[in-house]
Amino acid sequence: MRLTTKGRFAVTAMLDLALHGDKGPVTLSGISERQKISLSYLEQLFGKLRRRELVESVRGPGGGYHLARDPSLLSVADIVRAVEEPLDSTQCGGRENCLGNNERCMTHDLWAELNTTVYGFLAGVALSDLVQKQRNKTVSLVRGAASKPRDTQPVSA
Amino acid sequence: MRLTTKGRFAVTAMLDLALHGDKGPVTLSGISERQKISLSYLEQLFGKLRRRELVESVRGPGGGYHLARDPSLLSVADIVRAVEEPLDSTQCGGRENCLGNNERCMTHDLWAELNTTVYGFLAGVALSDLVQKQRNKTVSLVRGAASKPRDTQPVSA
DNA sequence: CCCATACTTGACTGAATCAGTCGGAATTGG
DNA sequence: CCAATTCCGACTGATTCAGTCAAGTATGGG
Repeated sequence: MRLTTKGRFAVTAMLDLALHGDKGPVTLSGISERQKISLSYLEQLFGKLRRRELVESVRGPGGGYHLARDPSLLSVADIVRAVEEPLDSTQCGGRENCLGNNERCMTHDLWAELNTTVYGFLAGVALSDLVQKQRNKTVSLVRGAASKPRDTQPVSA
Repeated sequence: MRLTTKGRFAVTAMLDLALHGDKGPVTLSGISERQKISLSYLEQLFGKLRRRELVESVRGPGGGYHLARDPSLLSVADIVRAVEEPLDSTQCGGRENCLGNNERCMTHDLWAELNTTVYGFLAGVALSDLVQKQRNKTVSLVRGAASKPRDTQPVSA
């Protein structure tokens, strides 16, 4: 799973959508202003989000986007996967026999495990968690250096 | 921390180095043949690995590269960080005040936590672990996933 | 001293992705 | 109809990836 600012933008936008979605559809221009993300770029991202059925659109005046499911059923991993390019293993795309022999490129298992680790973390954070955290941000969330992973769901890749 | 095949190549090459380094320096052309990585590309990667002092070079005939430290003190995270571009947070590079206000872009903590998660996993796997796994490749996977981060370098990602 | 071996360095390339733009559609409430 | 809004595709400049090429420099062996 690749990780760039693209996915970050998408999550930020989805969070904005969740925060402001209680009064009908949310326009992209609204998100654009609040989150300082280019409107045209948002259009691109929401095209993907819509095709992956994470959001639904309402056209015409008064239209906009709203979440397709309850935010507790939308994980950050879902969002990132929807917009980000996959980045697989170059050679040996999942199968063994990466080199000429039967070697399966030695580090195969390592990357596979890392992938499930990252995915597990992101899948364990629901959009509703972010909403919650955002709504009561009276206190600084910054705790000590080693932040304690939030207990949302059992990490099961 | 970005993750592409570049880091994968680097780890594979370092593993090859660790596996064949018991009989003097290992040549890049040897690694190139065994691991099917372009020689010129390896030259690039080892330039970085050398500047970050993960490997040492011996010039001239019979020369090549060898590890700069014991493989138990070289984590996968070290290797990946040495060759991969950093990929920071676009706007708000660590500091608050990402948007015009005091908002610090809402998802800030999320990405910070993810980063330490990924880093923790990779820092917990030493090159010697991969060597071990490769030598008797019947043996099982990594022990408790990223439980005990191995202390190679202070975590300052 | 020569020379082949090997590292070292820097410039260069094509492809892909990122981040963003632009123009124009289609849809629909007022 | 009109304005707001989503939709769609093509386009762009910058950056990175993966790899190439062409020079170096160092050095062990003969």
